[in-house]
Amino acid sequence: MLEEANTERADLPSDRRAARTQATKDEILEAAWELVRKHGLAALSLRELAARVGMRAPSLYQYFPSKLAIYDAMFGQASRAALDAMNGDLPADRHEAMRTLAHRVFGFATSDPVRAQLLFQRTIPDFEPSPESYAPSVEMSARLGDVLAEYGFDDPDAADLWTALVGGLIAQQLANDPGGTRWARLIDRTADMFVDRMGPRNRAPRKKGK
Amino acid sequence: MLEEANTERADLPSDRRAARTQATKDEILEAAWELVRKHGLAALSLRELAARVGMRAPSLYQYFPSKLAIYDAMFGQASRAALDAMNGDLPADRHEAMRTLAHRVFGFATSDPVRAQLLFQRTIPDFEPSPESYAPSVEMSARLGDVLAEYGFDDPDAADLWTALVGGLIAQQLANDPGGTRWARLIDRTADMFVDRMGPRNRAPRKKGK
DNA sequence: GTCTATATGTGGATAGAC
DNA sequence: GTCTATCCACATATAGAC
Repeated sequence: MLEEANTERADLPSDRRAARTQATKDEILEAAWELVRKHGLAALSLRELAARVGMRAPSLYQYFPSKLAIYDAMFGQASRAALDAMNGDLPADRHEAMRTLAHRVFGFATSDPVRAQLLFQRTIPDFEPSPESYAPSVEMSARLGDVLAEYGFDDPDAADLWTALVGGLIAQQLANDPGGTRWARLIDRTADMFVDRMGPRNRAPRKKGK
Repeated sequence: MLEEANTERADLPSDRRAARTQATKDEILEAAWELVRKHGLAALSLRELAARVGMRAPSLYQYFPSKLAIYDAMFGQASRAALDAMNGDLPADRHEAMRTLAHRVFGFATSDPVRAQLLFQRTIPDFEPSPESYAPSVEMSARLGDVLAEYGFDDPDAADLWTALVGGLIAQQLANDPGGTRWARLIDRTADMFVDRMGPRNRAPRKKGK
């Protein structure tokens, strides 16, 4: 009964090994981000990735079971970063709050286009994020719902309209003026437009006729 | 490739050959659309494409110099189709006109997701549309500017805001509810919101404070 | 335990036979 | 104009060296 179980105290070799394995995985992911930023999201090559961390391609399979698993881990990192970027206190004023929120999401997305592409577009064949990697995105949706409710946006379509507005600004900025400010300048006006249309006082004002 | 300008007389063998070549190119492109609709835009395989038109892969190079050239020809077809979809008379009423325009673009984009992906997202590594294939898209932008001016939207940001709004609705619909109507239902409200905010009477009404 | 060597299958692309 | 044969890069899987 005195055999040393491998799953006990800290400082056991197995724990150190796990930590080292995790460190290597992080190093691989960091190199993967550099490569996709350089060559594009779909152009990730395992050979080139392995070379960048001083390995041969097959050795990567000791850390990730497939190329799609690497994309999934990257998705998880991006998803968590998006959630972090969205968090933080918001001004009490409704207009200022939604402006601030829009700027946070816009800034996060445009600061790293390939990360945004991985998160918000489904462009890699056969890739679908695992539930674990997707969880922060789900929490983001819930967070948005909380914020909208807190500021009095009780229209059930408010969240969908908001994501369309902010996502539209981001997509146009990335596609047609990467690195510029052509759509960034429209953030405040768009947020105000949303608040004025969907806010508690001015619910659903439509055109006069009809 | 618009090499149909052989500048000779009609009915010459070279013309008949050119016509037949063009017919084969069209057949290849039609098969390519079927494949990308089936397997995804990035998963187009020349071998499978050739088999679908009764050839071997190398024979495709008699009609297109590369795989990217096939994507480019597809982009040209999609671009022309988008321009056609946008055309047509519009109601005199400003609200109705912008609603109609939004529905046309939205319907075009959501009716064929891979076509929209090829047109509006830059997802294929190293692919950039040629000036010839891109020309209809340029004309579309000009057309939008004409329409906005005609209906009195003289704010220089009106076109950029409009593309962001409509593009945002389309992107969300395709990404999060393909085949559904979750964002389609928001088109009229979004168009009205745009008109009320950017129209001649109500230019740039911002929040009261500040 | 960690990596390399090797093998398989698929991809785009080219050369040359017919 | 289409084919066969081939090349090179790729992801992937397995066996075995250390």
